[in-house]
Amino acid sequence: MARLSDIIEDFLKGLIIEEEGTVEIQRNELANKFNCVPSQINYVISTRFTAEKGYYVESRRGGGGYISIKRVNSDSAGDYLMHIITSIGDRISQLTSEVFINNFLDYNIIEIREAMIMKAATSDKALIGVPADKRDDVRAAILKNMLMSMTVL
Amino acid sequence: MARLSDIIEDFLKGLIIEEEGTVEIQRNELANKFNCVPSQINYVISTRFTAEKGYYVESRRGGGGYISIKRVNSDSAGDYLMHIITSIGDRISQLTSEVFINNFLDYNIIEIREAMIMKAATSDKALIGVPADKRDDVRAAILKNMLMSMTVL
DNA sequence: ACATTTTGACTATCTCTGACTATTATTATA
DNA sequence: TATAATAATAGTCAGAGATAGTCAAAATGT
Repeated sequence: MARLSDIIEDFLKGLIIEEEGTVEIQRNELANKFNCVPSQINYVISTRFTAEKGYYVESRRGGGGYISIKRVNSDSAGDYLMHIITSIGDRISQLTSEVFINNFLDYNIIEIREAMIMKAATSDKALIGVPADKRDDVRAAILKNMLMSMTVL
Repeated sequence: MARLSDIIEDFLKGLIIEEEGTVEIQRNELANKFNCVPSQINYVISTRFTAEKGYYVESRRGGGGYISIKRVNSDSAGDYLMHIITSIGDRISQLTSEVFINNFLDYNIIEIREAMIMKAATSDKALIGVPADKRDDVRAAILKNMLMSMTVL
């Protein structure tokens, strides 16, 4: 466990926990802190903070450049979503659905545009072609499906 | 750390919101305010206020010269969407729907997460509760509804 | 032996700067 | 008044500076 990469990994994960899910660093600065070449930071990120492991990485070069790492699933947001998904029964009304969606917005799990899409997809207007007695069933399925897609990214 | 360009960008966007869609500045004055060379203003404008991002820029040199930036209510995207919406018939298969959604992604009209939500909402999996012979009708209605919601924001 | 980690040379991208150019308005002059 | 000179702006572009990315070789670990 004396590997530098592991140490850097732990350091970043610690920051991510502190910052509640996200961290932004400067590659050179971090390399300097750990006395290694900058490209080692890339190595750590590409081996430890992959999408499969639930991280989303963004970066920018040039003056004021940065690397940001976000923890996407597994934890908080993903767990919360999975919890919600299982708590949604087999049927849901348009109103209840909107309440849920507004909650996701409040919890910063989705963006405003994403919320609008979800509401549009689960509105009675969109489901007009579904027999009224089946509508809430279909709505629940659509909502759950959309939420499931959010647990991945 | 925060790039000057970003700071100037935010400043201008703030003004645009205040002034409800348009702002007029003098290049030298603004450069002076942010302690940079005037050409940096051009840099900010050419990288952040492009037509693709929904802005229309006009300017004039000479005494009393100015640069004006207008938020051109991304009607281009909105128009394109409306056009697509009307071109979608009353029925659409999951595959065709995905092709459309991928196109929106390519045209930068929606984000990757938004695309995922849309695909989830229009998948056969989500519409399992809809009688097979009605499924493509419902899918078309849902897709159109989601797209409509994108035209306003 | 094979896999993983570390390193560094080279590349790519973004930002900032300044010298030079272009355009428009104003003032002076014929 | 028409024209020329001057002042006041904005535009362009290439180079310098500041970061981050890539990839393969060397080192190290198992």
